[in-house]
Order: sequence, then structure tokens, then C-alpha cells
Amino acid sequence: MIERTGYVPNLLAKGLSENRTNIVAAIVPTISHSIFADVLSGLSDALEVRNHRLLISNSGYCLEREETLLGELLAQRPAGIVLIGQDHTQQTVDMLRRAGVPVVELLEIDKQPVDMCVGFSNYQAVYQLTRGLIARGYRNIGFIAAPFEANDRVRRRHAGYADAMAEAKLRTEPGWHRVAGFSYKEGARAFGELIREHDEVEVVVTNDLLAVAGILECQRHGVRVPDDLAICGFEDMEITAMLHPPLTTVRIRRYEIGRLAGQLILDRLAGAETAQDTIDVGFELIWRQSTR
Amino acid sequence: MIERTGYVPNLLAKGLSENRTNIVAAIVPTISHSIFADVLSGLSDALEVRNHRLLISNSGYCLEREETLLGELLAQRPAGIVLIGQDHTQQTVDMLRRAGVPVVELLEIDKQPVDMCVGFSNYQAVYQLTRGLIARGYRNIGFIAAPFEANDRVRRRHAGYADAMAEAKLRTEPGWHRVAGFSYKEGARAFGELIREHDEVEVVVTNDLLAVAGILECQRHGVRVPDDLAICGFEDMEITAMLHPPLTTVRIRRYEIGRLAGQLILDRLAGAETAQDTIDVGFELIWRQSTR
DNA sequence: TTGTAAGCGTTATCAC
DNA sequence: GTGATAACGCTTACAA
Repeated sequence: MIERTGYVPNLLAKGLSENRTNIVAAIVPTISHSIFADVLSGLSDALEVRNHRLLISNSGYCLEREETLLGELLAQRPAGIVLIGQDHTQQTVDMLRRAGVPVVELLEIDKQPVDMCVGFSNYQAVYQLTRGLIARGYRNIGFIAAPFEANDRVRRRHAGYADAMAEAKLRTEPGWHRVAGFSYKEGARAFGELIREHDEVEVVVTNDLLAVAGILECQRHGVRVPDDLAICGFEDMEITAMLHPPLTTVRIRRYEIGRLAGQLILDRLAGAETAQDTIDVGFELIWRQSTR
Repeated sequence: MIERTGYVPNLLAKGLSENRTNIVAAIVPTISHSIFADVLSGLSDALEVRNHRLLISNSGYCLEREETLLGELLAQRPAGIVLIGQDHTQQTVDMLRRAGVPVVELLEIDKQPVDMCVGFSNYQAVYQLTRGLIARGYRNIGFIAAPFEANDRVRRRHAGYADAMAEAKLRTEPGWHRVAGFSYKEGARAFGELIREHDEVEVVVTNDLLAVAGILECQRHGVRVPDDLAICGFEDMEITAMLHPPLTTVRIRRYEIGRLAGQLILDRLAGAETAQDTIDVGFELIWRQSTR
């Protein structure tokens, strides 16, 4: 009958009347990185179950942009808010507090969340990874990272690396640290420079995308992995297992993080008391043949 | 003042009153594939300019799901609708027609669009690619594709391949055709089977992700690319240029397609008459060393 | 049980 | 101009 008459309910009116929508707003640095795309997939699938929709904006790795976007998104009266990381402007935090809806911060859990958070400790992940490398006999350990600004996850990872190195009293040359944008080209450049200028480096800690570029760049230059240079990624992209050699990396459950975030929001909306404000989904060190 | 009092306008009320929102609804097969993530990035960026937001749902490559989702999304009174491909259920098409808002179909342009479309001819792309392969002396040309159901883009690509083969009077064995889900693992499996069972195949036409898996699988088995088996991708993912050998592929401007779609919608909302209902952004054959 | 009216926050209309 | 008022479509509370 409804489909015959072509009647379409108006959720704007419903939302206005009920003072509650079925829209969850998510702000991510970019939609185009597999890590965020996967998180959003999980989030979308979880929300779907209770007929909630996902409104997505990208901040382009800019906290001021995140703040502006949040202000505009709040006008949509979202039923919940999802952000990446735990680093936000004070204004952002204030708005989140006043919003009066569930807020979930994803992919980092080292700070007390504004409301709730789902993720893992980037610090612990790379701290453990670095300790594992040291235990395997590596001494000269380099670090190639995405830009630090507006990216607390990378900053925490670097802190984990630095602390593990300091504890083991290992030196770290400034030249062993590189910043590379999130692209294969940038990765190839950074690895190329490192290989040329610092062949004393035995292993590089970085993220999966840059690590893949690194392995390919090593192949190009005849640098043997892991004998001449070992490489560790971070994320566990599917391709890493198929490379030659397969990549040592840190597995993080991206889809699951998104899914849990959606569930937390739905539970809260259903009136459930939140058992815990922080969900640590952990990480897993995957030792493969790109390290000895 | 506004930021001091904490006033947040209510876009639900505004939308109800004006009978018009700033929300554009997009239904994609999945958010987790680079092709759709990139399209959504471009779309989001374009909409941003006029303060429009993106409501994203994934159909999971199911046209009935797309239909259901569309029905629910229309209740949000979107200012515009974006879909992938030109293959929809009759119900979907009816709803789109009655929606009374701009509709853009993306990534395929061979049919008359419901309203507007932005993309390229998948048929022409693979037709030209296959003719190029034939011109390079290849005769036994295999095809590894994603599942055909609910994916008119892949069906059109296959038609382009089949027509080029038929025109050249080249045989195509059923065993030369494989279906592989969109994952490296599936790609490795499909290529592995093809290498084992049909070593008469000289070149494989597929998509980038499967092609990457194929090149890696060939490396694993000591199959030389392109001498023993040549491989062509489709999409031009960044990594394809860095592989050994670099991958021959079809470049499609994913971000640009999304951006143009956003612009079309905004222009239409601003009252502009649409100059053309179909925008062909074209494609580009990128001949690299994975083919001779 | 069925029906009617008030209210949600904004825009638009129409007096003044 | 400025300011009151109806209207948008739905929910809910209350009256019949």
C-alpha cells in the first residue's frame, strides 16, 4: 500500500518531533586510506542493524578543520559522533561534551576519552615491536613515519619506539628518522634516501603502506630484505602477507574497531549503561620474513 | 556571540521548513575498496564547498539491498543521490525518478542515465585494451574478473574483451576465464589455478588488485612476467607503477569522477540547466612492463 | 479505540 | 523595516 501510493516518511519531521535522529556523524582524516575505510565499513555495518546512517566528513588531518566540521555536523542533530584519535582542539572537546550524545574516539586509547573510545595503544604496539626487534639482535633501528601534526597515533607510536630504544640504551641518529606522506611514492623516496645515506640502519619501523614501498624499493636497488635491511609495517594490510618477503607488521582490527564503535553508540542510545568507557581491542605482532 | 551562548542551529527544522536539506546520499557497493573510497573522497570534497554533507551506505554488491537502502535514504530528504553503475532494479529506478532530486550514476556511462552520469565506458576501456594486446601479438588472452552479479561495470568490461576477441577471431577457452573475489588471496588463487591448468594463456586481463596478486604469485612460482605470462590491471592503483615489473593497466580518474558528480549536483541545486546528462571522463591505457 | 491538538525549530508570509 | 503567525510532517498527550 505504502509502496503503491509512493508515500515516503519524512525523517526530518520525525527527528524534529522526537528530538533524535538516526544519523551518526563521523569525521575521519581521509576516506581514502584503507585504515579509515575499513573502520567506516565496520561502523556502517553495525549502525545498519538498527537502521542508523553514517554521515561522513573528512578533516584532511587538520584539527581546526575537525572543529569547524563538528560545529556544522552538530546542526544535523546526530544521534552519535565518531572521531579518529584522542587529540582535538579544546573547542572540539567542549562541543563534544555539550552535544549530549554518545561520542566515540577511535584507534587510540592512551588518554581518558571525552566519552568512550575503541582502539588499542599505539604506544604499546610499537614499544613491543621495537623490543621484539632488539630481542632479535637489531641495534640500529630507523623510523619512517607519516607527518606528526594532527596525528596523535603516529606520535604515540614514535614515543613507544623512542622509549624502547632509550631503555635499551641504543642510539638513534636524527638521520634514521624520516617523515613520508601516505603514498607509495613518498615511501620509495624515504627508503631510497635512508638506504643511500644511512646504510648502518639495520631495520626500519614504519607503516604498512610505506613498508610495501620500502620492500619494492629495496628490490629495485638490490638491497636484500631482511639481510641488508629489515622492515616492519603497521596495520596488516592484506597485501603484506603476499610480498617477497612477507612483511613483519602489527595487526590491528580496523573493521572490528568500527563495528564496536557502532555497537557502543547503539547500546547507549538504547539506554544501556556503558560498562566501560574504553575498549582495548589490542594488537598483534605478526613476525614474518621481512625481519630475521 | 553564537559560540558563547552555545547556540546550535537545527538543520532538521530548517530542512523541514525549506523542504530541502544539505545532505547528499550515496550508495556504494562497499566503502573498503580504493575505487569507491577515492570516488567518495572526490564527492565529499566537492560537496564540502557548498556545505553539503555525505550520507554513505553500502549495498554489499546487492541490487535489492540498494533498493531497500534507497527507500530508507529518501526519507532523509536528500538534496541529491549518488549511485554506482547503471544497473538497478526497476523499483530503484522508479524511486529515483519520483525523488525529484538530482541523481548521478557513477563509473559507467554506456546506458542512458536515469538523470545524470559521470564515468567512462568500461566496455570501450577493455575493448581497446584487448585490441592493444592483440596488436602486440598476444593470442591466448585470459580474463579474471570480480563476480558479475550486481556489477554492470565488470560485465561491460567482459563484453569489451569478448567482442575484441571475436572480431579478431581468437578463441577463448572457458578455462581461461576465472572469477575471483576482490582480495589478494582470491587473486593468488585464481592466478595459481590458471598457471597450473592453462599455461597456454599468454596474458591475463583483470583488475589492479587481482593483477598485483597475480604478479606476486608469478614471482612465487618462478613464472616470468611478461615473458611467461603477461598481466594487465584496471584502475591504476598507485602501487601498480612500483611493482616489478610495473603493471600495464587502465587509468581511471576516480577522485575526479566523484568530484564532478558533486559539482553536477550542486550546479543543479543552484538551478543550473544541465548542459549534458553524461560526462565521459575517459580512460587511459598505461602500457608498462607487465606486457611486452 | 479513535481522533484532535499542541509542539518540535526554522522559514516565509503577511500585516502593521 | 519589524514583528507576529502559519506552515513544514511527524509524535505524543489528551479528549472524546
